[in-house]
Amino acid sequence: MNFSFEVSKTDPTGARRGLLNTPHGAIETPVFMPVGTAATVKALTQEALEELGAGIILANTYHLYLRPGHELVRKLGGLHQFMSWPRAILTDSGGYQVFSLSELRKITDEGVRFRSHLDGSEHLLTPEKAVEIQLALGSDIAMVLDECIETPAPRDKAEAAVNRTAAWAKRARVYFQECAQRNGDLSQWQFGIVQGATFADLRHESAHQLLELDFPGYAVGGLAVGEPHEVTCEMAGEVTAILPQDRPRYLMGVGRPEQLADYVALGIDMMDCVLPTRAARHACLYTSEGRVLIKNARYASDQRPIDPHCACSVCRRYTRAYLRHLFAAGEITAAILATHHNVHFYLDIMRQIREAIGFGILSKFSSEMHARYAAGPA
RNA sequence: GGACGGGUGGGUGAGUGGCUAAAACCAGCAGACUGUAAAUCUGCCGCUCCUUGCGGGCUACGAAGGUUCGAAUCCUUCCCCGUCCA
Repeated sequence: MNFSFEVSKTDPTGARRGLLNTPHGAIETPVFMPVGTAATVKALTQEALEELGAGIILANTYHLYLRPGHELVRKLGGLHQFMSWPRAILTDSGGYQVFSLSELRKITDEGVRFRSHLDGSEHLLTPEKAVEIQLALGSDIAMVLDECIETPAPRDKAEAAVNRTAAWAKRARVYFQECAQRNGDLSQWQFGIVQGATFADLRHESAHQLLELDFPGYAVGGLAVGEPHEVTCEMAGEVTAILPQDRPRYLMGVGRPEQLADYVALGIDMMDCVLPTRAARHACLYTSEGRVLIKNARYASDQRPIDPHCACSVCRRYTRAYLRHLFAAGEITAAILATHHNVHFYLDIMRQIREAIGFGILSKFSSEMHARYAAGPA
């Protein structure tokens, strides 16, 4: 087996430092995974991602199924080869699109019927189909199809989503293992996803349902979709307390820079979020001193780098005034430079977090981050 | 010299008697963004006053006069700009 996960160190908070081995490289955890939905982290080349030190990125089942199509990707040698990315890839199942494209889909026990946002065509995504697509893509880690709902949500809706997610997880697990037996060794790990909205007992129930299926890793889903940060933490904590120590825990879709350490402190090993890349394209830059909304007039003649304490190639070379100009002019380079910086910033936070765990001082790091972000930019 | 067409808020440009401080877009200013339908979306965008309200006052559709209860809109003169003719 090409996969393994080892926890090497823990922090008094409960944070863990570890190593996730995949067929496409070893990844130090806790890790932040930049999001590359359509087989590209928007505005970054794979060369840039390698330079930034990204060890694993996300891609999306639903989007790649619609375009260019998973069979084409399979034919072209799989997603790694297709996009020329030698490191690890985790594919999300399309479960998030159940939430984000709620007006274009209908859920049944069988699966999710989507009307394509691209051309209006109808597609049925079942738990089995999601497995099949991700096997064709050849990602290192595949997520099961789940039902992600908004928070706050009424209890009966949350309960229904938990049960459907469990039923789908079971089908996905069975189908995945059938494929594994048929094809011999599959170089892919499959993760289950815990749901339960903001109800602690539902979160427990969901976690226990998934544990029966013996996944090599577990995700906490359906959080940071409307509830306050404290509730996100509370729910994540309820789940990590139950999950096995020896398997990676992935908190899906988080978070803000100052929140990352909080999640890690709850025993989370993996996170992903569109925030650094999307905010970058929208002229929001993250720095060690807080957010910089670079389009603001106050930066028009600011000769400083985006972040004076940042070592990224953008901060070493370009000024705030120049970045602001590029955004004002609508130049593509604005998105490229801003994304580069923000991804560097996120990955650097994770380096600092891993280091802090090593020294057993994560909570200090966490409160410093919150203080800086509360203060705002200089 | 003549014939048309036109001059509207920072820009482009709708509006041809009241619902118009004046559409829409751009620019400008500010904000949002958490497993990406997002290089997207939202708010403000004449000046001013306050008891901040679908509030009051003032100024404004080339200029000046006029008609009208009421004018960016109708009339007169003038000034500009464009196209064509001589």
